[in-house]
Amino acid sequence: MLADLGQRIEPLGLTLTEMSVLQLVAANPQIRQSEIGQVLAIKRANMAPLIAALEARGWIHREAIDGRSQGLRLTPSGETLLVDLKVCITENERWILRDAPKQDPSQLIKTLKAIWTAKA
Amino acid sequence: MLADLGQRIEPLGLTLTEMSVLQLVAANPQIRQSEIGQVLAIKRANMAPLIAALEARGWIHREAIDGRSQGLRLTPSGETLLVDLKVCITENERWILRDAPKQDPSQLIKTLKAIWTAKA
DNA sequence: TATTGTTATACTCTATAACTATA
DNA sequence: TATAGTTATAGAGTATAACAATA
Repeated sequence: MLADLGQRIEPLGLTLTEMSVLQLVAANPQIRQSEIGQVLAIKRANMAPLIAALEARGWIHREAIDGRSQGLRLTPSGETLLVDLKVCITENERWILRDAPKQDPSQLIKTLKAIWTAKA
Repeated sequence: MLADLGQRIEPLGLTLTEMSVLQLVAANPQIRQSEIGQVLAIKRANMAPLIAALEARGWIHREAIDGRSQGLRLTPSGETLLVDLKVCITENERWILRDAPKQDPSQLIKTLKAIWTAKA
């Protein structure tokens, strides 16, 4: 499933990890790098170049929270990208469900979300 | 889900990739490295050290098919390992289903298998 | 000429440790 | 003293290319 999604977002110029970061920033404006790292299980040391790359491409920008923390937000360009991203995700879900037993196509997503929520 | 399974099989001394290879060898005695690589999307060049490591630990052995091909089989030690492996997999499935909606715990596995079969 | 397996090696991803600056 | 972020770097995992031996 993730391999398919990875291929779909490749033309947008980002990886699955970067996609997750952007979604997290979109859903949590002013989030800090360290918080993203905790949620996505990415080490602080690896967040630095990751965020720098997203900033260099103009998708996010930083605002100082205090002297040592910086809050992240999507730029307008980042918001636009997120729309395209959601199209890819929707197509990916359709592709997944295409071969699921007919009875209730959305049951799978509901079940997976329930499991994910319980574990996280 | 895979992260949990990875932790469960770690005490057995193998990785998820090695687990997949062993299962494939168990289900297809006399299989060739190149065939495993095709199924699991592992490059030939990376199969060499992978198989060598499994052989060094006494879990598989090679039999010449012809001058350039070698068929793989589990050793008795490998068969024993596979039993322990299946216990881990069963525990992993139980762990996954524990937080699935009650209605039909096995529906998820059936659905995922149907999807997997259709894609592969 | 195509295939099986191997080696060498580069690239990416992730992990650890040490550092600066700030709370 | 603890935390946010950075840098340097080592270790996996995975990629390409070139090779030998055989079909």
